[in-house]
Amino acid sequence: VATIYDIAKKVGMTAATVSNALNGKGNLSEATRHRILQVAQEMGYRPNLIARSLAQRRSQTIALSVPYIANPFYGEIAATTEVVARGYGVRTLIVHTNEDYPRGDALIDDLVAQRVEGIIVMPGGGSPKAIRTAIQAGVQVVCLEWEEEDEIPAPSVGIDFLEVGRLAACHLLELGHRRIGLIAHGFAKGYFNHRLRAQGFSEVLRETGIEVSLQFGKSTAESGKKAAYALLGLPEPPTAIFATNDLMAIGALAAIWEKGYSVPDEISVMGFDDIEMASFTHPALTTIRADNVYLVEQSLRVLFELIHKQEEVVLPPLGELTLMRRASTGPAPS
Amino acid sequence: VATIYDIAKKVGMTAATVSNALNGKGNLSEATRHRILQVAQEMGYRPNLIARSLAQRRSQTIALSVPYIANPFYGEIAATTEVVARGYGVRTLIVHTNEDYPRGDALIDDLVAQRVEGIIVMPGGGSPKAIRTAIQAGVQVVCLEWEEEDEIPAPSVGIDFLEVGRLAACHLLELGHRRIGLIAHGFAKGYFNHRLRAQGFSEVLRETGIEVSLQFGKSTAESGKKAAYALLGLPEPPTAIFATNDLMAIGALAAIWEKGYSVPDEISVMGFDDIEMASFTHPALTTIRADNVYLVEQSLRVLFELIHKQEEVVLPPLGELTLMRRASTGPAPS
DNA sequence: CTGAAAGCGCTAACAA
DNA sequence: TTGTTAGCGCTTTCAG
Repeated sequence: VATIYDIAKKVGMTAATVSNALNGKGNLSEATRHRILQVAQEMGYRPNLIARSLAQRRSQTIALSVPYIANPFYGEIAATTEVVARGYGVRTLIVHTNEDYPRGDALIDDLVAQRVEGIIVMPGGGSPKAIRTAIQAGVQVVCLEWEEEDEIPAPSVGIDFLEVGRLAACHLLELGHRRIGLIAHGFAKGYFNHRLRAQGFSEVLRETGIEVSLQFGKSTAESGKKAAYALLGLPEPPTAIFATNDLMAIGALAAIWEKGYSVPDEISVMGFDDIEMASFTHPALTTIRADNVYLVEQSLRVLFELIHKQEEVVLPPLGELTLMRRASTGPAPS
Repeated sequence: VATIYDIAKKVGMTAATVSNALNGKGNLSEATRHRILQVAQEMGYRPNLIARSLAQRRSQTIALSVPYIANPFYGEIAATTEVVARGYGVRTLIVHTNEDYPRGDALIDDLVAQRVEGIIVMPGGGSPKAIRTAIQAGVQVVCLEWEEEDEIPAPSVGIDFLEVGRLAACHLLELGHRRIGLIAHGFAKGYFNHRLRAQGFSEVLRETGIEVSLQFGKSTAESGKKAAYALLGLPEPPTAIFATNDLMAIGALAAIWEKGYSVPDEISVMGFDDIEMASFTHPALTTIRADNVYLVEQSLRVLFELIHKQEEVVLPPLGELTLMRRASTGPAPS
């Protein structure tokens, strides 16, 4: 835990010089620079990033806030965020509310106290109020995949969630399904976009005169399973189920197998997100994929433009959606 | 972005007093304390944690380093670490090498530069060399679930990986299997404990005169699937497969279905970790569960004892293992 | 009950 | 090519 003073003393020079040497700034003779580097090495010098951040008034750090990091959907996003941010020479703090929505406020607050330079917030990763406070405190924020009844509290990059539902509905309709179930995340704070997924889905079906049976879940496989059980217990159980995320769809698959139905011959199932696991269920899960890499890249681009006070930040177009047609959906049984 | 000076000026007092008021230290009159708090509020004061850390020489932060955060196994561990650490009043930095083992060195280095007070390192989250350097730099480290040929570079809490393999072998033996396949993570740096899982497994079987067919994977479902394909292509394909983690086991399930075999009637499959998904595969995956909450709690306890220079830190006993007997394993076909 | 002073480890002009 | 000086925002004795 040597400081630049320690090494300055040792080489008989001043701290400023050492600092310059260490950072490749100023013009020092190759000789002294070399000497300094070597001594630093010998003394096991480690820069103190805390001191540096204070002096520079830049933490070189951004944060990503999500609801729950053990959810692989967010895990995948966290991983790509970290990589892309590193490309910008910046560290990423990964934080989550642990599904405890109100805690998002404290979380965001703490991030501004830590003086992160920007925050990417996903729905459920912080309340609009907390976000507005953060922005007032001078921290840049961009909302990723948000959707709100009111205005979204910061520049936002995302997808068309209504379209997600519509795509799903059309797919099932094309396959001839008429009795259709829907599993959606309960319309709680921070999950408004699930509502839109459900809405797009229902609307398309209603136009065809189909009334969907709705059950609520909580974005986990467990809850999806429970919801599916409820659907299967109906007097006229659905021949197709759409869950507003893959985890719940996977739970639904489990319920269906347990009840002895076969997928997709008797019941079709589809989800949304295309998490890694979706390719490995039995049968492989039909789902809708958003281009998350694109979304992360764009939100980071926007965030950095904001941070560097670009005159005009242009928000990217909505991310594309792809139907990943796999084996869990098939023609409606006759 | 007001500082304590700004608010000191406003209330006509000195920064020290404001600091005390804000932190509930010293003895101020209730009146001024109240006044200060109020003004702070009005000015939208946010403490600067960077400055505080520098002054206190304590970052109040620890880190958890894992190979890949999008892997739900690590996601679950990260989530519980964060919760438990918060109980100690400390923030957790979640970092991963992104499967790029050599990067672990730079990662750990950066953490010491950030002056985290301690690091929990999981296998693949950092090299022994990097860990030793960190310790020399004064950062406490505890290794979680490690296993090495050489000495583990820091106090360690974990489980008996040989026993994992043995348990799996016994389970399959009891079910009458004799042609048995094994999918193990390639014996690369940072994955030595997979080797032990495999070894425990093979040893038990060898004692019974059974030679296992081994295929290597890379801890992903995709790689597990590929490995299983290889196993199934054997002249005498196995009637049971053990994969050294659940993700690979899930990949194996997918391969087996694709090839048209049925589980468990024709082929049994089991894994290790008991990730959330293991309960939702079809059929539900038999696996072995380590008590990760216990392990995380203990490693954090040890870490904090180290940080606070407890005279004698006692390492906890190895974590318990539980066979989670589910539907993916059954009697060997006759 | 409040203030003065020093310092945490580093950076950033500006001089010399 | 190197040194001086000031300061980042906060904490922490120790006085008053």
